[in-house]
Amino acid sequence: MDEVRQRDRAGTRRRILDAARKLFTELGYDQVTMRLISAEADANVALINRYFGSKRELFAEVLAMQGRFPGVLDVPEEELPRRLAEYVAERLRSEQASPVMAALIRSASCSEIHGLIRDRVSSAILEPLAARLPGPEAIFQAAVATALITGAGTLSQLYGPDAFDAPDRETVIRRLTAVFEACLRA
Amino acid sequence: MDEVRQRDRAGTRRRILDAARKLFTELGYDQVTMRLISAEADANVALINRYFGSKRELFAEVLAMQGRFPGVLDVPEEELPRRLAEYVAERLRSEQASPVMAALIRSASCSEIHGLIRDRVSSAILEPLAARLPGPEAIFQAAVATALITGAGTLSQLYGPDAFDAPDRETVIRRLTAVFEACLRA
DNA sequence: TTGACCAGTAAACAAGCGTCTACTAACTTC
DNA sequence: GAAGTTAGTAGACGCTTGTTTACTGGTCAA
Repeated sequence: MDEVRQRDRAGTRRRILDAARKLFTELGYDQVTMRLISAEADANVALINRYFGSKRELFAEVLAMQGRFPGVLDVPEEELPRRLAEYVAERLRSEQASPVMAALIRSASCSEIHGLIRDRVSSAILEPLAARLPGPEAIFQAAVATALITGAGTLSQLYGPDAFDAPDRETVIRRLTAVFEACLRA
Repeated sequence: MDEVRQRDRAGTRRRILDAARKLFTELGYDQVTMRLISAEADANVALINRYFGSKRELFAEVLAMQGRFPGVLDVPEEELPRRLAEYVAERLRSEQASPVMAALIRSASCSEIHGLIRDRVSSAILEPLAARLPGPEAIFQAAVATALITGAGTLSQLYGPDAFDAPDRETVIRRLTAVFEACLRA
């Protein structure tokens, strides 16, 4: 009993970061407590502030380590609507499809990190998507698509997986593709 | 000094309810504290629990007093997409277009009221909208439209009014109408 | 006028939060 | 092997939260 713990600065830091990423993704910023993170990471609470400064800075680092809307936008232009549709369909089907956006959606109500969230949404989705669209309404079109994506996340969280007695997957994707085409069409 | 307050049970109750509705709408469930409500209502904190039981029950009563997606769905079927588009356009333009959904969107992350929110979204938007659509995919189509509506609310809250250098209002509504048509089309 | 009732009040309650300080003990360096 | 550095720990700090208790004092029927 009373095992002596190894001293491993880098490892402990990473455990904390991983635990924070997992919990923020599942629960959102203000539902996650420092003690919850420390328990999940099996590390002392004080170490979180020692290594990351504050809860807010830890959250910022979690955001920074996320890829930017991973891979979804990296397809030829004509496949973009279907690619987005597949992404949203996946988010509607499984409760926890993509950790990238989940933390953002569930944390938007907390004014403490309002700026962090906004910057992240801009740089991860809104701007790269708008950059791929021609014409002066690109930003607005990208915003509509982003609204659909985040809204799907919200509904998915609210109702759980497979809540809408969805038809087969291909029908779902076909419908969503049509909607995204309407968003992105010049 | 030390004005003696009138005894007015019904009036005080209504002041609290109005203050709660305003604050929940602006800030969301967990950003609103009992003391904030009591200050806004100019009533003692203890009276809130006396009249409503708990914060949660007060929130439930605020939800119950809201009309169900006021008037938006009460148009002929062919005007429905444009009507929804106008609604979303209004939400994107002014930060606080509709108080009905705002509280819901900003409160979805709080598990304490998860059930309340879900029931409210179902009865206020999802089900009445689905009821107006034909075919076996009505629920799913309504869900996509709902996702767009709530997502627009989230983005509006995140970026503030007029954030997307939107074209003129008519163009915005035309684009959104096309998207909703893609959602609702058989 | 008196006494029951009850709207309104102030203060405290326990629990939870993020953060910080004082300390222990394991490594490293000379 | 002694000294210094530092990872890890335990616990308290100050604050905020929703909720509750004990009390004050108007109101109104008898």
